[in-house]
This record gives sequence, structure tokens and C-alpha cells, in this order.
Amino acid sequence: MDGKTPVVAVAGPTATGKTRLGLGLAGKLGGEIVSCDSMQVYRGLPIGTAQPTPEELAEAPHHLVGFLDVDEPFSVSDYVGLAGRAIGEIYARGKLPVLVGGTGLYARSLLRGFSFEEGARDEALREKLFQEADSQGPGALYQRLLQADPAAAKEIHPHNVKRVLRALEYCILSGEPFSAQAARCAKAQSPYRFLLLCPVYQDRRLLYGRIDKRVDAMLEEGLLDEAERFFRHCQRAGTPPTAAQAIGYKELFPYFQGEKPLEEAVDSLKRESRRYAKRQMTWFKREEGARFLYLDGKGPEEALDEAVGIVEEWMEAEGVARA
RNA sequence: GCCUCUGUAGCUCAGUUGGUAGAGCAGGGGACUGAAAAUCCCCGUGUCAUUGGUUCGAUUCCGAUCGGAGGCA
Repeated sequence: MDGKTPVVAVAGPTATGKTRLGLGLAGKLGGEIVSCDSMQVYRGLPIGTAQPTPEELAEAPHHLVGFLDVDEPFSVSDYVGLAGRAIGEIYARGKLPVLVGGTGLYARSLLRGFSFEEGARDEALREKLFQEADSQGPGALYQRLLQADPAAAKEIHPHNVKRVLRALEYCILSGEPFSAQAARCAKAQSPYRFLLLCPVYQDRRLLYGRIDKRVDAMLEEGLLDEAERFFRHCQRAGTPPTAAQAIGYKELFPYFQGEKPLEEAVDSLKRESRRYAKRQMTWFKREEGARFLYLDGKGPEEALDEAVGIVEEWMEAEGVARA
């Protein structure tokens, strides 16, 4: 047994009951929750980002939920730093860190130990490159990347401006090819011994049914008010906050602008949630070492019992002491 | 009851001057290293309503039948 910090992660598509599952595990195993969600970090958006309710927050200590102002920038590298610190502190307290959330990139970067150096990001440069893409077309940026880092260019589709731009930004700022960083990360040693539990439905219709129901529930809880308040805020703000691209807000904005009837906006919100869940499944399917927990036909109790069984077995095998 | 229009992919429709068909949306698959709830890539066989006829050949033309929409008295 090495001395790495143990982490139990519950990561998977939306609306599969990750929050309840994580809380159940934390309760039975003496854990604290570390969120792994790029949108739940923000304050003031509890309904649309599906943050744990106040009751749920009171059930176990939570970290990285609703702590950031919506106008603050946030990124994977911030996440990995903060989550890593939280996990260390929890373990030092003799508790089990339980990671819960659906942002695949965050989970992978944290768990696999990707490193992010200071200064490899520059808002002004990004803006400049973006304008270049805008005026000369996306092909021009891609040509530049082809020069700077052919290996990275090969991996990125020319139309994917965001990723072409980021790769180029990295090359310019760090003085090394973007692909060199990727190669380093591929060899990175994880600072944790972790169990990645991924709750999923094999029958897609079950998941989609849950998503539709959850959106309706959000609306009943007051999503419209929350989104409209955020909409006003975005109108006042200069640069649009990251959370303005979150599902649950961006689909409702056209309604507030009077461009779309509510019913249509809600339909598109449900559709986007379904597509998001699909993308998440694609991500976690190829995530190394993911242990799937199939939920079809199971109630929350049954799912939790199964999860506890899997985690206990893992703790035993890894020699992780119970809190 | 009569007249006109209409019946093609899950939905909305295009099309074939007769050689068995294609778009949008929905849906499916995939990628993913500092915006990731973002961004990007790939995927279209369906008794052309049913049934007779004309024809070498009909989804396409003609008739009947059954749906749907509108009009007339």
C-alpha cells in the first residue's frame, strides 16, 4: 500500500442521483463531499445548476459548492488546485473524501494528476486570437497552429476554434508545443488512489424520463425567477459570465428577451439536458477504471446498498481505514 | 352527398419530365488537457397509404378503396 490519499468519486451523467448517492456514501463511511461540477461552484444559481439543497448541505460537510461570484473566472486549473487542497484537508481530519459531480474534464484532471503551470493563459491574447479568427476565418488560426505544433493540429479539428485557439495560446505563452504538455500529462502519476463509481442507466429512455421530470421540478422550485435575475445581471455585466452558458439559463434567455414562447424554451432546455447527458456518457464510457453502477429498475436504497458494497470492498483491498 | 387538395424517414416537407428517393429538425455514434453544462466531428432503406390497371419497368400515370384538410348545397 502506498501512502496516497484515497478518494471515492461518484461521477456520471446528470439526473442519475449522484448527489443522493454521494451523501449516502459519506454518511455510511464518514465522508465529506467535494463537488466536481463546473457550474455548481457559482453563488446565486442553486436551482438551475442543481446544487444540493440546504437540507442536503447540512447532512455532510460540502466543498466547492456555491462559493464563487458569477463574475469570477474559473477553470480546470483552479478546480484542480482547490479540490486537491480540500481533499488533503479532509483526509488529514481522518475523513473520507467523496468527490461528486458530472464534469468529466475536472474529474479526470484531478484524479489523474494533470498539472497546470502558472501563466499559460492570457485573456488579452485570447481576445486577440479570437478576433483574428473572426476576421480571417478559423482556417487562418489553424494554419498557425499547424506551424507551431503539427502534432497538436493533427488532433484538433480545424473547425473547433476554441481548442485551436487554446493550443495556440499555450504554444505562444509557454514556448513549448501544446502536445508536449499533453504527453507529460499522459505519463502523470495520480496523487490519489481512487475508486470512480459511475451511475448510469442502460435504458436511455429511463434517464431521459428523469431529466424531463427534473426540469419540471426545477421550474416548480422557481427556476424562472432565478434565471431571470441572472439574465438581468448578464445584461448589466460587460463580459458574459461563464455560467451564462449553463444549461437551464441560456435556453431561457430568449424567452426573457421575448424571442421565444416559454413552452419552446422549456422544450429546448430539456433537449439540451438530454444531449448533455449523452456527451457525459461518451466521456465516462472511455474513462479508465470507471466502475459502472447500473440503475435500471433499482430504487435509491438499492443503488446505495450496492454502491456501499463496492466501496467497502475497494477500501478493504486498498487498506483504507474506516473513519 | 358532391367538388378540390393531400397521404414519402419518429416529425415537417422536397423530389423522381416513369428506371425503387433526400433535406431540416428529432435521434444515434465519437472526440475532448486552463470557457468543458462549453466546443467540435461523423451517421439517412424508408412496405414512397392500400389495391387493381397501363408499361420491359410505377413511389411517379389512370381507376377504386381507406385516412386527413378545405370548399359547395
